[in-house]
Formats: sequence, C-alpha cells, structure tokens
Amino acid sequence: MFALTDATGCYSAIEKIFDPSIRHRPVVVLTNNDGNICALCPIARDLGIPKFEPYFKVKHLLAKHNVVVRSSNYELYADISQKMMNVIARYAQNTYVYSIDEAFSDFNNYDNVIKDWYGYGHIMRRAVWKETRMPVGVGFGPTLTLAKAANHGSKKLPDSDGVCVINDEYSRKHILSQMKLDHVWGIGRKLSQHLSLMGLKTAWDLSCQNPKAMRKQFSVLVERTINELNGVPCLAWDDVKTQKKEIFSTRSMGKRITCRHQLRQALTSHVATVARKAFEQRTLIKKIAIFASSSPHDEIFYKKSVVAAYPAGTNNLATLSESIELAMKELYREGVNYYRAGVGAIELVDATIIQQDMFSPVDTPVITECYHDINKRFGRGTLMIGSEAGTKTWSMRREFLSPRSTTRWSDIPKINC
DNA sequence: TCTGGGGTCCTAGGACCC
DNA sequence: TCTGGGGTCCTAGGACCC
Repeated sequence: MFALTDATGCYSAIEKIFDPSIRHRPVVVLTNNDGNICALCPIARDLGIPKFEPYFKVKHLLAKHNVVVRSSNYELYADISQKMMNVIARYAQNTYVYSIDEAFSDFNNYDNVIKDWYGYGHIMRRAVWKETRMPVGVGFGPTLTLAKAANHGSKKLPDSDGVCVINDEYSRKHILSQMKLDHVWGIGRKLSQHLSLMGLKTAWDLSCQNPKAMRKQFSVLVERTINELNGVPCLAWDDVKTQKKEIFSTRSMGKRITCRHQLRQALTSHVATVARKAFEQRTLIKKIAIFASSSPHDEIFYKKSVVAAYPAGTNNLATLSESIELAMKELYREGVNYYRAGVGAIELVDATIIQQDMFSPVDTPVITECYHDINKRFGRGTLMIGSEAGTKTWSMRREFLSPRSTTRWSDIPKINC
C-alpha cells in the first residue's frame, strides 16, 4: 500500500500560521515577480477566484472581496515544508518527498499490521496539524497513481473528510468514476483533449481501455497510467535521492534591463546559484546554457541562447563567470528590453569520479570549497564574483512579502500582551 | 532482378509534473 | 504598465558502427 499526503492550499495555509488576523479571510499567494496567482486558500477558492490568472487582471476582483494578497515567500515555505515532511516520515518505513507540499509513503510491509487505513490516515493528518498547523489530505492506494487519485478524492469528494482509501473494487470505482480525466496523474491538457474526443470523460473510463492498444495510439506513458489505475504497479521511486540531471536558475525581472552591465550582473548571479547547487550535490558542470530574452508578450520577441562547454568538467565560479563575459558579446543587443535571463547546467558529471584531461587546466577545488564554506557559514552573498556586486535594480517585485518568521532572527514573531 | 540486420548515441521537440 | 520557475521522460530521426 502507498499513501500520498498533500497540503491543502499549501502557501496560503503557511501564510495563515504566523498571522492569526487573516485565518478567517480569503488569502491568495502570487508567483515570483507578483505575476500570477499560484495558491488560494479554500475561502478564496469558494469565492470563485481563478488560479493562474495574471494578478493585474484580477486586482479589482480581489479588492471587491477584500482578499489578502501575499508575495511568494519561499524561504518560509521551504522551512515549514521540511517540518511537515519530518512528521509524515514518522508514519511509514519509506517516504519520498515529491514536491514542496506532497510526499509519498511506502507501507509495503505494513499490510498485515494496519487493518484500518482510514483510521491510520486520520492519525497522520492529526499529527501534522498538531505539530505544524498545516492542513493535509491523505490518500491510500495499491499503486502510486491510485494513491494520487485517492488523495484527490480526499479533497474533492463531497463525502470525504480529508482521508480516502482505495483498497477494493468498490472504492476504486467509486473514486475513479467521480474523477475528471485531466486530474489523473500523467494525463495533461493535450492528452485529455485527445481522449475526450474518443468519448472518455472520467478516470474510470480511461482505466477500462486496453493498455496495449492505447500504447500503440499514444505512448508507453498512457499504457502505464492505465495499468496503474487498475492496480498494476508500473511506477516506483528510488530509495536514495538521485542527483539532478539538470540545474537551472532563471528569473523574470522586476524591472526591465536595457543596459549591458545589468544583464551581466543578472547572469553572473544566476551562474553563481547554479554553481552552488552543482557543488552541493557534488557534481561538475560540463555544459551550461546562458540565455536572455524579452517578454513573449512584447511585439517583437528577442531570444538568444549560448552554450559553453568544459570538457573536463568544472564547478569553479571564476571559470564559469568567464563564459558569461564571452556570452555577453552574443547575447547583448542595444535597444532590447530584457525581461528574462538565466543559466542552466545541461550536462553534469559526478565530481567524485573525475576524468582528467591532458589539455585542460586542472581546477583547484580548495578555492571552490572555501568559497562555499564561507558563504554557508556567514550567509549567501558574503563572497561573490565582482560583476555580481552592486544594487540589483532589476530584482523581482515582491510587494506583499510576509516575514520569514522561522529563518531570520529579525523576523521572529512578537506577541504583545 | 535481387541491395542486411542489429545496434548506439545525439538532438530537438513535445508533453507531462509541481 | 503588469503574465512563474523549476524539472523529467519519451519519441522520432539522423549519423554512425560492425
């Protein structure tokens, strides 16, 4: 048996933890740069506020309903998420954190021990609430896809109270036949359009299709999904956390960049982020892509990307920054209003097994290690590449940022008696 | 007249996830 | 005026190998 535990309106729920005055009010959270709405609390959802709408388009609607608006506060969310995951991890032999607000639990050896999954789900749910004040839904199923479906049911079904279990034919049909096709894990917009043309409407309809025939018509992914919906496991997760195969850092600008110096500053700060993440997971970079563009909503869309290669692999920030300098020659055009820029490591190799190259200079890892060590001890930005220094006038807009209550001494909550 | 059969690696693009 | 930021996997097609 597997379980999926998932927070309800995660970001908006976290905003409510440290601000009791908004607990009974509708709350929405915006994406980076205050662009779109990316999370709503149940009260806001019931008011009919749309998700993934540009903020400027729904501003009037939010004002009308007196909705509380917050900017994304990832520092706070990441910390609360970790606390939540620690509680969840206590209740199964294996846990896999799938995203910031959801985790799979593996109960393979518990089948003879736990008789009442429904009751067990409520124990987990109460523990998370008591220790972190996060509301979660729990779904149980014999495959990961069915656990996902049950979790969906735990929030959407009218007769559910936060826990849903698929453990027999009756419960499987009951939940799948009330679940829309595009809510199935692995079925996105395009596929559900195709499938609905074939007359399929619900997850149950999909599960009744012939997997082999669907593989021919679509792909192996659809075949797997159908099998999973029928209780035949096809998906698994790795026991150990695997290294990332790509690492990207990219942002849109709070204020457009037009000058060369600022674009270089933004790119240098992105490459520093990528280098740090690569170092943390102990990989070397063999190829990076450096890119910059105007906004796709602009009349003339400018987009350019440059790839730099390091045959021997590197995580040396100075080496990487030199590539930024070179790329600038190709990326920068006078008169372009840069809206977005970023850097992505697109080829990574394990740093613990290094293939030497006769023709490339050998990196001195000591400097890189010291650099990261100092920044870790004294805070990010203590050391940086020169071209990153200075005021970042383009940095993202976060007008409605809440305090980082659990990670900054200056933001610690105060209680006035 | 008839022109093999098996494989790998790479890339671009698309679809999906949160 | 103002529209997120990450990731993964699969497929098809081309180049190349013996």
